[in-house]
Amino acid sequence: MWGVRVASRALFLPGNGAGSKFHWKPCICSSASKQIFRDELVTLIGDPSIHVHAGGLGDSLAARDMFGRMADQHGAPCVSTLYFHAKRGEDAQAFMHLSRLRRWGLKPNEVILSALVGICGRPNRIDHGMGLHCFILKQGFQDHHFIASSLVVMYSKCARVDSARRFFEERAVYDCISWNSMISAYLRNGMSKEAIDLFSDAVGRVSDRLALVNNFTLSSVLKACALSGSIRPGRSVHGLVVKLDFEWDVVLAGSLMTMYSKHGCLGRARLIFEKLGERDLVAWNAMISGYVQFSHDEEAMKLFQRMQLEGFLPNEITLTSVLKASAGLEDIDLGKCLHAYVTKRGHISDSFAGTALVDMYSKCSEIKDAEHAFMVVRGRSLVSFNALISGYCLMGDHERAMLAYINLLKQAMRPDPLTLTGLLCSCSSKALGEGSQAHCHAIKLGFDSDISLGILWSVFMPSVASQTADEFSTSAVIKVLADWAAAEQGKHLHTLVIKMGLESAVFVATGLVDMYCKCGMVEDSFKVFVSMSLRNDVAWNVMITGLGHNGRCTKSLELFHEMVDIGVTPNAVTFIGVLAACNHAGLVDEGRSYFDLMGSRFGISPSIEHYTCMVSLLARTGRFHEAELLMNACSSLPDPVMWRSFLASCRVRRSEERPSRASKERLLSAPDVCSSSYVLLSNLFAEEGLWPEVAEIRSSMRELGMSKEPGCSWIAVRNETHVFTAEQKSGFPDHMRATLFLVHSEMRAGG
DNA sequence: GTAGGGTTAG
Repeated sequence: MWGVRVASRALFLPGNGAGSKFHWKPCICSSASKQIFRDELVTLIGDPSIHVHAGGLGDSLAARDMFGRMADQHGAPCVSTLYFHAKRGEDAQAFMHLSRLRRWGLKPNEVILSALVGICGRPNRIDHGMGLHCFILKQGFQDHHFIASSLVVMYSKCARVDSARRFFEERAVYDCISWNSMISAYLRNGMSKEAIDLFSDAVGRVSDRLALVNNFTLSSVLKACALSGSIRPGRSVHGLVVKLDFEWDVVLAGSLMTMYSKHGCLGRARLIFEKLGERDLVAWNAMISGYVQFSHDEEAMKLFQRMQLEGFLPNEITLTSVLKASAGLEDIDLGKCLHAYVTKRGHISDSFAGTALVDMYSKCSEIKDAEHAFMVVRGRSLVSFNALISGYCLMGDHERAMLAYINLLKQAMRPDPLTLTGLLCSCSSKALGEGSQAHCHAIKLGFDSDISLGILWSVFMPSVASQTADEFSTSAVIKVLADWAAAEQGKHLHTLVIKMGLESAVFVATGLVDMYCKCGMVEDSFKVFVSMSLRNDVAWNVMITGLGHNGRCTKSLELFHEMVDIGVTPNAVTFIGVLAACNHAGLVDEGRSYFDLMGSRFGISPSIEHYTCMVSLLARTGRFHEAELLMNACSSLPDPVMWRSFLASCRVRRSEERPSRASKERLLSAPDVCSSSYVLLSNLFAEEGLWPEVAEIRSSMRELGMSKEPGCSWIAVRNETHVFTAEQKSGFPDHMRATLFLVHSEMRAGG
């Protein structure tokens, strides 16, 4: 065999020493035998430049690996080879080798068996794993510590927690390591409650805790506590850490920090962090991610800087966290810097960092950059796809969201509720923002609602059948139907909601309240609202706003008082609803007092929306001067929506008093004026007979290439969408024309 | 053979 006489306990492998073809590295040899080996080698190879040094354990493994290969080449199977195949995860070769060994009548020992069991920790290898388990039982190796823990880990990695537990229970003795393996088996499969129960049961029973509990145990249990709904178990494990004198352990400090920060106790986590004598990178990462998870993005960035000042090099995990922080801050410049840094450090294809980049760019509305980051990610996960789809959802790009979804299905991935939520949100016209005009446009062209709703259902219904629809994806669908005012489909969905048992989920119920209001079915909406067992502020806001929009202003204001009386604190959105209701009913004095109440009693400073409501209310009731004062008071920047609303209100009023010319001109000085501002102004001038001004406005519109988008409204009845434009006189189906006639005459009669 | 830190929505 290679002409080398191998002394007992010594093995050789070729090294890569410079200048020597035969640089051999002997291993597992004492320094006394070192000289003998050197002499032997020099004689054998005839190279006096050979370096010989005593190797450590790593070298010994490598030497055994080499020895195995040499033996293999000479036709004799070697048990060591099996070990190395297993260690390298070369499972196919390992099992081939195992059968060869058996033909030679050789048996793997405990160490090799445990390594073999280690490579069966994949669902597709479970059969081999169970075969090994049988062999282990036959050989009576089941109580061997290495083997026992490997089997527990193997079953847990194959998602067979029950098998792991059964094996664990059947063993004659408890040992600390396999007990730890069982705890982490539960954790691996998302069963943190079982992990905690197993721990506390045994700790309660065993008198000598130290025999069973080590630092590994505690850090696993702390991880389970981090995921628990209550902080209580975490606190008592912290007590145990102190009692068993493990406070010096940096890993446990990290586990404690994570446990506290996951429960929002960032101060406690920070205390542990600051008291830590020697911090490592994981500790920094834990603290930074704790802040990021609770949106303390600035604090996270401060720590990120401090860690670098203290000489720590951020890794891909650090970068993932700070990218999330930059997304939260919507700080595109910071995000781009971090992008460059991620690239420089070679983490650009990391699935987590890459996905964080996708998310950051989508949140900063840079969808092209998000797409690019997505393309570069290696091993795109479902989360990567979800981040991209959510990005498209933010942009309202339903088509691309759909393409990404199809792509995901092609990769044989299974969409989760989050995928559906993103996809379904992308159908929503609200997601279109300014582009909601595009949505109206699509409706006017007469293609779309059916197509879009068709897509919507074809995505949603399979998830209902497979029971993967949850409250979030369902509320996303409700939101879309609300935006489309699709009444029939909405009612259908309501029955589905009841069948799925989701009617008490607060997001779903609130969505239903909103949907019925938007479809004009305010009674149905109120019924859902009343049936809600749990109402948060959003639910109240939706109902108050919805009542106002449907002309039920008194009821809306009553509800506001009820909300305050039972102790739910109104917020800025509540007051938009309240003021809108006052505006709708022309209740100018009430509006004024609610506007004042908002600041004086609830400490809410009015936003542009509140001002817009008030201005509109004042103008509609002819109090132009007051309205103009308020407009000038509210902000230095002219807001086009507010000015438009003001001037439109002036038109409604048709009073003798006219808005000042300055007000009109100010409208066009606002940033991002749109065609409707021009049209409004031209109408105002026309009513006053100021024809030169009208002509001037029309010509500047032509110069700017603006054309008037007629506003429209629609309602979906019996799967058919009916579109109306302002002042439309014809094109209605007969039954609608009759109803319209009726409504019209009633309105006349009512003045 | 057993530990701690990361990404997606509402």
